[in-house]
Amino acid sequence: MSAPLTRREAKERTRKRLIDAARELILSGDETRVAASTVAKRASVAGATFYEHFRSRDDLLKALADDLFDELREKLATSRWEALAAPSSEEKLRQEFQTPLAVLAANPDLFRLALRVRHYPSSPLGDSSRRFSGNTRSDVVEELVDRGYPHDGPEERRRLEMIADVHIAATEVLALGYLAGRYPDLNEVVDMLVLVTRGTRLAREWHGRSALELDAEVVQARNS
Amino acid sequence: MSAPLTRREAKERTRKRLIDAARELILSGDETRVAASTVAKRASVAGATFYEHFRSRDDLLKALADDLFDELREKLATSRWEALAAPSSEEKLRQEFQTPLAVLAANPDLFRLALRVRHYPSSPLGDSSRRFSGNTRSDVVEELVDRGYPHDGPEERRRLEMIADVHIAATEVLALGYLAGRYPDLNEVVDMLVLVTRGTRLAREWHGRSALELDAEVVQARNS
DNA sequence: AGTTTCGCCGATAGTACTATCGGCGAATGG
DNA sequence: CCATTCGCCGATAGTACTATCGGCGAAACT
Repeated sequence: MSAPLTRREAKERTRKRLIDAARELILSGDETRVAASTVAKRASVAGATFYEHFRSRDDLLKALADDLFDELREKLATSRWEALAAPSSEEKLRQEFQTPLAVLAANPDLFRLALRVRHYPSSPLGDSSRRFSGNTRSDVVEELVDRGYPHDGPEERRRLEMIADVHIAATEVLALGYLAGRYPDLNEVVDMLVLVTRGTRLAREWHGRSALELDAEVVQARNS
Repeated sequence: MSAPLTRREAKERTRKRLIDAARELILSGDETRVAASTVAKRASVAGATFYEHFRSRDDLLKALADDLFDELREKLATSRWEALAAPSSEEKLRQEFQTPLAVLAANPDLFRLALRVRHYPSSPLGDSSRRFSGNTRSDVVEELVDRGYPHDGPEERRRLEMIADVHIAATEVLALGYLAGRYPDLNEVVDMLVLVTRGTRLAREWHGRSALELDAEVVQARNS
């Protein structure tokens, strides 16, 4: 039946069991449910064995968080790749929202974990989560640069970060609404996100002028 | 010195002490630091006394959460009132973002508490927090209706909710960036939020047409 | 084969917290 | 003035969890 296991194999197998158990627990509830003893029980090993693999409870949580958020970031990163394949530049823009939305909608537990933990300074997952957020922002800023947004100097750089933050926040909040059943049509959600870019895109011509001036210009253009 | 206290006075005084202690604890750390014993110690009463005033730890947390979020909502609600006083319609719009931003920036602990707790289903604060979020969305939808956004039928109503969600999320994420020191100029933040409305405002003319069509129209108008 | 290593485990000391109980003493009410 | 109420408290039972220790038995080494 079971081939004789080498020590290395056996140990890695047990470690994986523990991590898998912890993953299930953290995704189905919150971190407070992930106790060393609970994880061990769910992995069908003795409580003491837990500490053969992890120095402490927090040690496991950190390792787990890195795993989970790397996974999510990787999935989200495919959006750029997929968007490049789109025919028109309009479709490309839509795709750049559609894929992240689909990823979040397909991994609600992981998505919610990220949201939950983001603002908990004391959580062992907090660091990992905030690193993830920062990376996501950088990724989106890169997207914007590729789309031709100006990015010279700290001022323009900062504005790009603001735009990225807004795009991410809008995507997340609408994804959440979708998951809650409030916005059942993902196409409509994408439409809305595209509209948001129509606003933030005006920042491209921000050179020293205030938003009010810009706005007046645009309104005039539309009325003409 | 101290006048003789009636029983009622004494009891209310102690209760207030407990709530104040809990408030300090929850705002300076996270809920996990708010234990019945810790609160009692900080309020300088015996552990047993805690249970003379609250049935359980969760009982206190719920009462506290209602207090805190009601307080925050009330502060945010003043924004509409203040915005009405603005001279031009442009200034009015800016004010409608400026005041909430100022409120969030002035109450970072309370703001962060709301963010933290929002996605914790198991937290006793969760319910109260989500009620708060829902109310805030309703408030903003009302604002949009006042500003002339169409609101007949469930479709338009839903779109208003989406816009409100986006405006709130954008405000929150930029306020967070301000608190983190990333966006030190609140005026610039308001400018960006106004730009966002330039995008979402296009949804006013959504009547059955796709965002893509609308967009093409606007781009043409701007280029002409 | 004999010896060492090591992955696992049962038991348990230690910690932190919740919630209750019986009682003390001062305010309350006749 | 006496009996009662009640706000407060010290002590403590009960619960849940972390982390460690000594030891067992099978793999690894020689």
